[in-house]
Amino acid sequence: MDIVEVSKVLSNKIRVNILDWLKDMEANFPPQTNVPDFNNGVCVCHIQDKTGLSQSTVSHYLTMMHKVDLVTATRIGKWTYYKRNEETIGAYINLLKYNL
Amino acid sequence: MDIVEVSKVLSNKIRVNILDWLKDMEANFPPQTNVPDFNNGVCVCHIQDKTGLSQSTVSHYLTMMHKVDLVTATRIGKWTYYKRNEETIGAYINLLKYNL
DNA sequence: TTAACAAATCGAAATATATCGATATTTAAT
DNA sequence: ATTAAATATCGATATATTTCGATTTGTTAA
Repeated sequence: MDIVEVSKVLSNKIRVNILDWLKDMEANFPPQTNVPDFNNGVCVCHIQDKTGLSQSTVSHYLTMMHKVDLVTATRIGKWTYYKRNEETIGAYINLLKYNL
Repeated sequence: MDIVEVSKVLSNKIRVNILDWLKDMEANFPPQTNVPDFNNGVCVCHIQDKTGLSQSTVSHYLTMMHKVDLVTATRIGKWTYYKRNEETIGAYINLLKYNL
């Protein structure tokens, strides 16, 4: 894990917001329709709705968040569900604690 | 303090390096000549030497690090000494812990 | 097997960051 | 006062990021 690469992801308000919204998916997103629960996360379209950005931009954001492993991605049918990867998030904070 | 603004500062390898070098100033910089010790930090010229970047770039980097308070700046005579602001650094890590 | 939908990728334009050399400012020494 | 040194600021160019619409890819349903 690299402080610079993760910081790049975190240096954008919307991406930080997405991480924040994903902390409480039930509260921040409409109920799931194609899967029974939020266990795999939230689909791109719901995240897109909340950001107000274009589909391609949000997909790009989520891809870069996934590349540094801050979120996991699960494809189910036509949908891709994203959720926080608490392990990486915690590891990053720990990295800062000892290396920043 | 703002996650996005601090992350912008941290999304550059040299700036992260500077913070790291300042963790052990005695080990990473030549001995002081115009002040008795490292209590106020390291002067811009020594940091510049270590980065290999231009004076203006390093000054700019240090200014932006100072703007988000990751470092303190102390002018003594012709020199400006920079050092880590552990309070802000700790506060930032704490902020991430509870808000990321 | 086609049509339709969700998501990812591509290509382009706008904006921001990185980086330099030149200039300005501040302070100290002559 | 003048000069010189250290740092800060300015202006410009190169590179990177943001963001979009269009296209492509993967998947399901008709």
